[in-house]
Amino acid sequence: MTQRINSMEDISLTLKLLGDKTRLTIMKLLDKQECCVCELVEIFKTSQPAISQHLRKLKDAGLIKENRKSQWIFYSINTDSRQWQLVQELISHVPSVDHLLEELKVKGLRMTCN
Amino acid sequence: MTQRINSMEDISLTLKLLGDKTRLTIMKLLDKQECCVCELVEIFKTSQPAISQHLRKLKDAGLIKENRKSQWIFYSINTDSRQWQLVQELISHVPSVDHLLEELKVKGLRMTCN
DNA sequence: TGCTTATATAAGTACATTATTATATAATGA
DNA sequence: TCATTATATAATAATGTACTTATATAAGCA
Repeated sequence: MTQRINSMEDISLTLKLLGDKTRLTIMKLLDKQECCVCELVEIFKTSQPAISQHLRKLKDAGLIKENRKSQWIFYSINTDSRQWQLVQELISHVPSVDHLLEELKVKGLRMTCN
Repeated sequence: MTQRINSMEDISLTLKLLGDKTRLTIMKLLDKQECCVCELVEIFKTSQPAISQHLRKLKDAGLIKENRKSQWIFYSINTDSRQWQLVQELISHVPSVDHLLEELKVKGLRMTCN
């Protein structure tokens, strides 16, 4: 695949956004499967507004998209983003987060948001 | 080349550092050739302490190294860094900065730091 | 409709980051 | 040795970021 060149502004914004551990982990998680807000709140053990604010930044930058399913809003990678190729390369360097999804499953909280 | 996996901390620190336009541009410049502080001050049209502080952060993270040549200190990419493969991929997405080095040359300021 | 659950937004606060100004260090050369 | 040039460091001010708490919105259900 040939290299897609974006502007310095777009690239530095993307790197700044993923330079935060929470957001980097969110992108790695979403690379595996879409997640709703309450799943992420559980995984990061932080407040719901904190997660919502991280998601908003990622969405504003076009890196993720949302999809409401009844009362839940699921977030997923926006693979149409001009930054997606770069993001994909980045997160391939990040250690696996499968254990986080596994813990969620064990607790019976995966995909369901009871 | 196989993928080198670093810790979440190391990766997010690297992305945070390169999430700044000045530092991202510095890394792209150094990927072409080593530069001394006064060349970078000229290129970025900012204060010398501002550049020194950016260089220090990059050096503290192990991304660049310094090499004194008489009164000048030249900075270059530390290709021994555990992050080098990641950094190399990142900066391959960044638009060329050749024009910046060319301008410097035209002004007679390249490599010499009169 | 009113209650509950999921999520977003707003306001405020604490902390981090980046630049500036002033000063220190280090090398060179008269 | 003294003056000059290159660079680093310290202190400070301005700005940005990420959290918290409180509140608003929106969907589902009794």
